[in-house]
Amino acid sequence: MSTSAQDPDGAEPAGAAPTGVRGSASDRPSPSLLYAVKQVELVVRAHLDDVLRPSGVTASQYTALTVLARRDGLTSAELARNSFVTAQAMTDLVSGLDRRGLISRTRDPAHARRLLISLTDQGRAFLAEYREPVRRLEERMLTDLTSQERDVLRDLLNRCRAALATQPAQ
Amino acid sequence: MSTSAQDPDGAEPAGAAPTGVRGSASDRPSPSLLYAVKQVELVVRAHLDDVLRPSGVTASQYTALTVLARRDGLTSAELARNSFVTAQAMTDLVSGLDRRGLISRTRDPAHARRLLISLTDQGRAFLAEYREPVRRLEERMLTDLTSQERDVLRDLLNRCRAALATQPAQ
DNA sequence: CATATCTCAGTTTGACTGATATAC
DNA sequence: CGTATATCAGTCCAACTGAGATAT
Repeated sequence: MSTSAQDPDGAEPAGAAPTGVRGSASDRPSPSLLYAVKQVELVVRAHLDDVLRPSGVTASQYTALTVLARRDGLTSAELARNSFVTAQAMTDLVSGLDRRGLISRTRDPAHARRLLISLTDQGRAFLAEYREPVRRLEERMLTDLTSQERDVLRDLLNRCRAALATQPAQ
Repeated sequence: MSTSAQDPDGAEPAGAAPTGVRGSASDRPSPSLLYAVKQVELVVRAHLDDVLRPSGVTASQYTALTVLARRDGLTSAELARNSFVTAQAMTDLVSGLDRRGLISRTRDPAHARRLLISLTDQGRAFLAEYREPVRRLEERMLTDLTSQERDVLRDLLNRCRAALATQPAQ
């Protein structure tokens, strides 16, 4: 889909109780932070899809590539756990990247069952090509945030993720 | 999938440069904030799926219900725009909720073409049933955040969303 | 044997595009 | 007529489950 169709009458107005200034703290069910995160991710993904569409690489595949750019030589199963999808789903995703020549898989010398995934030169070229458009997208998201606020946001998100990653639901 | 399979050797350690303390600011590509948002949303959704699985309601459907709880009488098209999906996709999602009796659709008296969506008593009961488990999930995510930090996070996320919602990509 | 990885096969879900009817 | 809504139909992709081979 395109991101050009925006609802000016959004269901969650940006100005709604941003800093908890309203009266008794339980006026009515406050828009949850789970929802706020989801909304930002939704709009980011829609934009990222727009950016990546001509390439045929999905947002999930692109994300996997950026992870590999930072930590080369992961297995598909490791990538899967990190992305909260099944190993099979990640196998499919990675196969697509392999078919496009963006990654290569080589046997782990120490563990003949493991296939270590690496970016190919083509994969690195792909990331280089999209680094700037993606950086612009991030910059747009952060337009109104100061440098300090960006650091704070990163820190808070990391702490949220860490808290949820520690344990299963109950 | 279950959230119980966690990778202790995550691709993006929570402690990685949280506040930009490292040297020259361009050591190597810093983990993008787009990625940080995505990661939190991924783990939230995995947990939310676990919570909702027994009910047969998907996380997206649940989100639509919570939106309706705050703003009753939206049309499917309005919900779609707000969720960055096509009208057809939202029709499918909403049909599911209708089949389960969680929402009802009535003609807009002023626009015979529009179907206004409302929560049924059953829909409200459903939300009531899951309010507490979902609240616990959010609480777990925010365990390490002070009340002030939670407000800051909400504010920053809202500003990110607002910045991205203003314009299409180019 | 227990565990982990990878992969094949089949299925399902959820989103998409396209087309159509209708209302404003 | 142009725009918006709803919905039917078909397609496609990305995820799932299940089963099995193989390595540690």
